[in-house]
Amino acid sequence: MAEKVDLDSIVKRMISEIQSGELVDDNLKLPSEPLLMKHYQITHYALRQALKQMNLMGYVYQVHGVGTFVRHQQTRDSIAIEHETGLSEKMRRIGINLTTKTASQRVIKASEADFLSKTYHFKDDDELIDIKRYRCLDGKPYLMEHSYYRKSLIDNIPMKALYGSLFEYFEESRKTQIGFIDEIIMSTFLPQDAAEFMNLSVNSPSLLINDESYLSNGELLAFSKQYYNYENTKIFVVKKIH
Amino acid sequence: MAEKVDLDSIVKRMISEIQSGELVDDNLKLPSEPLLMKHYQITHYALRQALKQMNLMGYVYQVHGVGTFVRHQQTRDSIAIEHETGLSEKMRRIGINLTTKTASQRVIKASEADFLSKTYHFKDDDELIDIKRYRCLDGKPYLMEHSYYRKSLIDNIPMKALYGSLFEYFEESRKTQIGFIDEIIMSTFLPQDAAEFMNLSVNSPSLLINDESYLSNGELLAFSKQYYNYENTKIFVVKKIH
DNA sequence: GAGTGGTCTAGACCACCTT
DNA sequence: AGGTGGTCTAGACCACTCG
Repeated sequence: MAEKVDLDSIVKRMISEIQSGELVDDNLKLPSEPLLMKHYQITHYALRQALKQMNLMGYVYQVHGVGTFVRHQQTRDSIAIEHETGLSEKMRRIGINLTTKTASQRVIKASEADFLSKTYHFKDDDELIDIKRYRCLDGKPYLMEHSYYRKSLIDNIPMKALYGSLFEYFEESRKTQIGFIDEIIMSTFLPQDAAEFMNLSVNSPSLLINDESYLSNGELLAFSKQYYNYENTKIFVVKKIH
Repeated sequence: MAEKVDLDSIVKRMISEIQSGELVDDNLKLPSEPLLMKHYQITHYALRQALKQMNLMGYVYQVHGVGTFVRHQQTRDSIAIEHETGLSEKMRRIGINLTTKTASQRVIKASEADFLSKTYHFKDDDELIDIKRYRCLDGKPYLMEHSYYRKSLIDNIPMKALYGSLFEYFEESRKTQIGFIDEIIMSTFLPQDAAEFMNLSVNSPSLLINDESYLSNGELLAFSKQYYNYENTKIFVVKKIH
C-alpha cells in the first residue's frame, strides 16, 4: 500500500467542497471520476470507496454512463443506518445531545434475566450486569434501554460511562472493541415504565430495537431491548438496486 | 476486466459448500483468503466483494489477523436490510409467499393526495396513480400499502402486476428500472382500514415504512406508506464497526 | 464514438494476532 | 516470524448513455 489514504477525511473534504459549491455545476453534477481522482490524488479504487460511502449516506447518487449527482436535501431528522459505520459523524452529533436521565445497574444470574439472547446459550449461573437507562434527546424523553452485559467479559462499568456513551467506553478500553452489532427492528406496545418516562399512555406504539453486540473476535458481549419514543424516532435507509 | 466473475453465483457456491460442511473446520473457520482465491479462481478483490456480501447478510464474520468464521444461525424469520441488494434471494422467497388480497387503483391530481413526497415538489395538476393494496404473508394479513406513482412516467399498471410484484413489473419493463429506494422506518398507530384487514384494534402499534423509489437516472418514480402487522414483522440489520 | 460509471486482475504493503 | 485479514496502486476492460 503506497500510502494510507484516510477515506473519512476525503469524504469530509468532498462534502464541504460540495456545500461551498465549488464542486458541483448547475445540474448538481459532480466532475467525472477521472477528474476527481486527479483532484484528490487517489486512485479509482479509493475514490469509489469514498463515493460508495456518500451513496449510503444518501448524499449523492450515480447514474451509469452519465455522471454523479448530489441529491436533493434529505430529511435529516432521522438516524441513518449505515452498515459500515464506525461511530459515524451522525452518531457523534446525536451522542452529544443524548443524555441519560436515570440509570441503574446490578449483577444477576442468567436465570433471573427478563429475556436472553436468541443465539447464545447461557448456563443458569452465568453472571450478567443488568442495566436500565432512561435517555433523552435534546431534553425530550427518547428511549428506555434494558441491557445485559456478560460479567465475565467486562466485570465493571463506571457510573460515568452509564451516564455518557457506553459504546465509547467499550471502544476506549482496548480489551472490549465492538466488532459488529445485530439489530432487529420491530414495533410493539410501550411498556409501563417507559410510558411513564415518556409521558405517553401504556398502549402507545413504540419502535423496539432488539440488539446484540459482539466483540471484534466474535464473542457476544451484550444484548438489549431499546424502546424508542414513536413521536421522535425515525430510521433512514437507502437501498441501492443493481 | 479479464472476465465477468458473477459474484452472486460465487456467494451461492460458498454458502452451499459451507452448509455441506466441506468448507468449514470444527471451529466454524473458513480457509484463509489466499486459499479461497485459488479455490474459486478469483482475485483478492473479487473474493472480498463476495465476503462483504456474506458479512452484510450476517452469514459470516471476519477477525483481523485470525480468520473468517461462519456465524451461529440467525433468526431467519425477519427481513434483512441489505443496502446493496438486487432483488435478493430473500426478497424472492418472500415474494413467493406474498400475495395481494385486494387492490385498487385510480388516477388523481397531486393536490388530492393524502400525502406527498418530502423531497419532490409537485404542481397541483400533476397526475398520480393512487394504489392501495392489502397483502398477506403465508396467508396471514401482513401489510397495507398506500402508494402514488407518477403518471407521467408510468401511465398504466396492469392488474396482474398489482396482484403480483410491482417491483418486478417495473424491473422488467426496461424504461422504468429502479435505481435506489429511500426508506424511513417508524412506529405508529395502525390506521382503521389496515386494522380491519389485520383483525387488530385501531390503537394497535404498527411498523410504518415511508418509502420513495427512484429510477436509475435519479427521477422520482413513486412514494408510499406501508403499514406492517406488528405481530409478524421484524427487520434485521447487521452493523459492522471499524 | 466519446465519455461516463462499474468491475476485475495483479501485485504491493499495512495492521493485527498467534507462537 | 509467519500467517491472517484489510487497504491501496496501477492499469485494463466492460456496460451504459448520449449526440
